[in-house]
Amino acid sequence: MTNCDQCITKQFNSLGKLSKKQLVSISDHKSEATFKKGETVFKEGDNLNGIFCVRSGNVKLSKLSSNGKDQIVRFVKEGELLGYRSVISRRPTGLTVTALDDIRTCYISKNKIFDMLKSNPNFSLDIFRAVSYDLNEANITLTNMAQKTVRERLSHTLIFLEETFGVDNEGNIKIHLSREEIANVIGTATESAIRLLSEFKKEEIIFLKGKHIKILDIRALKKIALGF
Amino acid sequence: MTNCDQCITKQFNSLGKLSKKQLVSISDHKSEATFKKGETVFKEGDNLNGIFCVRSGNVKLSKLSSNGKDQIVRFVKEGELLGYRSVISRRPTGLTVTALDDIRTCYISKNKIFDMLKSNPNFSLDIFRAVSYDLNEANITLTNMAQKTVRERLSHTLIFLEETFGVDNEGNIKIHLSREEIANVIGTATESAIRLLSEFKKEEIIFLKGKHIKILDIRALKKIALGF
DNA sequence: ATATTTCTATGATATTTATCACATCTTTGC
DNA sequence: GCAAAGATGTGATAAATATCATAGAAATAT
Repeated sequence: MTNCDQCITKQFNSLGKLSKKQLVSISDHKSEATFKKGETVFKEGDNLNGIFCVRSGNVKLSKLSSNGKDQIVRFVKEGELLGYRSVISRRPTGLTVTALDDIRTCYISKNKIFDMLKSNPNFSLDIFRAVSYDLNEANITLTNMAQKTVRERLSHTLIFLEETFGVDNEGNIKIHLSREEIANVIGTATESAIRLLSEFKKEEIIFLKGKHIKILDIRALKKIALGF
Repeated sequence: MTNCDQCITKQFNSLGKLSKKQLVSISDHKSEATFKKGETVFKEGDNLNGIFCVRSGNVKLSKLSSNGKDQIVRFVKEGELLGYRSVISRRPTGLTVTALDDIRTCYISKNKIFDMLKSNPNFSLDIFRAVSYDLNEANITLTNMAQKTVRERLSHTLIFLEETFGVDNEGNIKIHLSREEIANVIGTATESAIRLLSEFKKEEIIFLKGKHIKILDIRALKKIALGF
């Protein structure tokens, strides 16, 4: 059984605000779970009894629209927490979490979280900040969705993916999404996403081979994303 | 000077979780401010030193897009708080708040808020729930923006406005937005919003006279909003 | 190894939405 | 009351995007 006190991922989330003693207490009560690529961690509408800490791998958070299409709302990577909004506000989750690769998670029960919230104001404040941060990001994304064209949103998304997940030693963005998933991030038809990616390739703004994407001309992308 | 303890609006926000003693303490330290229709309460990027409680009137929360257009992200009405996200997470606000009619507000300083957060867990939890609620709503709106057509979003918005602000004794929605503001809610060109409203009028789905809007066929609107 | 399914790509076309241009109606200030 | 400014309405057209159809490429199963 791994020990939260020694887990490096805690520095990326609110658990880092806990005392050594509190971390040990959590370690003793947590459980671990792995999910294979494509598996669902939890589903929109679920009532959660604890939060997940992503120890390795990446996940997508999505919402089903009334037209039957998934909208990918955001990504969460290694080191971040999942489900705290739902657990603390005692409401069903609004988002479905799906593994983008094989992932390892730790699961901390509701009771433990409420213990920590009561006894550690720094932890409470940090969790509050996390939700606030998410809200601000959601408002930015909402505005982009409402005001930008699909082409602008695709540019923005490619830049975001590179910044968020980094690049491998060949310069390819270190996350592999299907064309459909890319379409579900920017909110367009899969064919439109494919077509625009092909255009970017033809214009030598990106390199494209299967799911490997490499940004060749970041300045051009940034210009497009801003609407020029 | 008004007294928070006797203010009916507190039942609509987290201040309702405070004790009588705490409310009196807030009353003694708050200030009051009024804003005329169209005036700005605070602006995107401002560092806030306190939160506002809307005592009467309605406001819009908006965000400037890189194309120069405002996106209206949400509305806040009488009885709700403004700026708590920014104050508690000690970050600049992400949204601009503008009065939609002549409004009265109370202003409570940062220090008082932090005192209450420290001493009253019910208040902290309720504030957390408020941000969580906003986040969930933002995710829903984001998904609608990404997945629905302008026509669908307009239908959805009209239903939302009626549910949120109610109707007067003639059945008109009790908020008066310009066509440009309606366009800025749904994220489209002003002309497109005008055109679609005219179509709904012609189809006898709504009654339309200047800024007075009355929903005539709610079933039809709901059908359109869902994409049928 | 091959069959089957899923994913990616692209053309043709329809639909939606934005843009520009201009007319009319309303409000506001004097 | 009237002029000016701003808001609303509508047509014509262009641009963006969705949809449908189909084919080839890649992944997966047996």
